[in-house]
Amino acid sequence: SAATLKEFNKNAYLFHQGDAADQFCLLISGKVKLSQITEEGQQVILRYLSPGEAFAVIAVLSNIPYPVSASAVEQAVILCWGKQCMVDLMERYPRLAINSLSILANQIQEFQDRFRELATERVERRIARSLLRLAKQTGRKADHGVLIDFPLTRQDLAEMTGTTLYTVSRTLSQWERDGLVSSKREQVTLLAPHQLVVIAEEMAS
Amino acid sequence: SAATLKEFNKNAYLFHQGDAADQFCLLISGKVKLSQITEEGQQVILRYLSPGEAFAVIAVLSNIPYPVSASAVEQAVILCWGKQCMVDLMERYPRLAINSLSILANQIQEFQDRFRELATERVERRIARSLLRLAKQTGRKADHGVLIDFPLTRQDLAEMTGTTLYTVSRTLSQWERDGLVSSKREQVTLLAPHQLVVIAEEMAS
DNA sequence: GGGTATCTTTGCGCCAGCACAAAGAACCAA
DNA sequence: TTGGTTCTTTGTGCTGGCGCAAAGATACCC
Repeated sequence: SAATLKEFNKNAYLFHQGDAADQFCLLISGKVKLSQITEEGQQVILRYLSPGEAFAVIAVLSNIPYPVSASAVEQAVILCWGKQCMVDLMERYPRLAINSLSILANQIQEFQDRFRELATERVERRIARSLLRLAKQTGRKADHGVLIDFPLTRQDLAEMTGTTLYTVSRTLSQWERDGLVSSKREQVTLLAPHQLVVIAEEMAS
Repeated sequence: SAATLKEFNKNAYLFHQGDAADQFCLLISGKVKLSQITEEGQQVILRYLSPGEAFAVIAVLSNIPYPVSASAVEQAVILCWGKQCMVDLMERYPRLAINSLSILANQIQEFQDRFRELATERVERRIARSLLRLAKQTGRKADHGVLIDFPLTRQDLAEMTGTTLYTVSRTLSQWERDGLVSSKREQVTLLAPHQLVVIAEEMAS
């Protein structure tokens, strides 16, 4: 309707943390990464978005700047609505607001879970969980396993799980030796997902 | 309107993680703690609620059980609406849904921030931040400082910051020696909040 | 094709914070 | 007051995972 279509190249930023929030966005195709940067320059990856997911709902409603940065992990197309336009639509069609509520509710829950994981679990488990989550969101059947289908560095995984790229690298190397995963540069394939589930869930912390 | 009033004693549970979510709640007086428990039995404190805050918005809209437990930290009074009732109200008064959206949006932001902190910062900083956050939410002017005005154990602080009660105890002891805080059993007073801010924000990690 | 930038692996030393233990302090109930 | 419970402090030893460094691997660009 009153939306505009935009396209972004790989690695381009859709917006930066701190920018004025005036657009509400829906990802049409491609893949987008939401991240936050600390004052010290450390990056943390909050989530990856797949086509069909809305984002920046957050900032549009409260009158605050975008609290996160969004960048295209691969060529991406998004649909944008102006801020006021969205509010008008919601007043007209309450169902829209209610649905958005349940989306946000799910996101909160996801963050609560990840917060708990980060607070209580060992690195290895967190990495396993992250891989499984990614595979579920964007996994593609490949020969002998599930391929995580976008460029994903060790550094990225570290920033998702609150550890260092060294530790991620070591862990993946070990898992590769054990036949649980197969990994190339910026790419991971899960060969034995159920084994990873065991690591992610086993009682022994 | 169609709401019911309930009262809970100190330490009583309003609901448990996993219970069917059929009530939407507003805290009238007292203090409520939201927590999650891992399969291993470790508890994590997600947040403390002050009077005026709504909760359980989350579960009512998505058809899932409560993802957290809520317990009264001190004598508490809450107001509850049935699930369907709330949805009806929102359809009638979209503004209600939109406002709820912005509340949830803020909560997401808070979780994102805490997630980033937990992922990137040292224990000492996280404890300082938590104390400051609590003081801001529920601080009361006391002689020579700001008193955090509800029973708060070292264990509680540990569960908020993702560390152990031992580390919290040592840290507070040190701060007490330095004159930054004054603490008794289940009680903390910030004597020099600005000093804590320095710890919470200083560049040197 | 060759040079450069980026990503990955691995060795090594080290320390922040954990785990356990044990004693002390504050509160409560009868 | 006494005994029990819960909360707090502090000592000690240990280790998971960090931080650096340096070499190898892969992709990209002119």
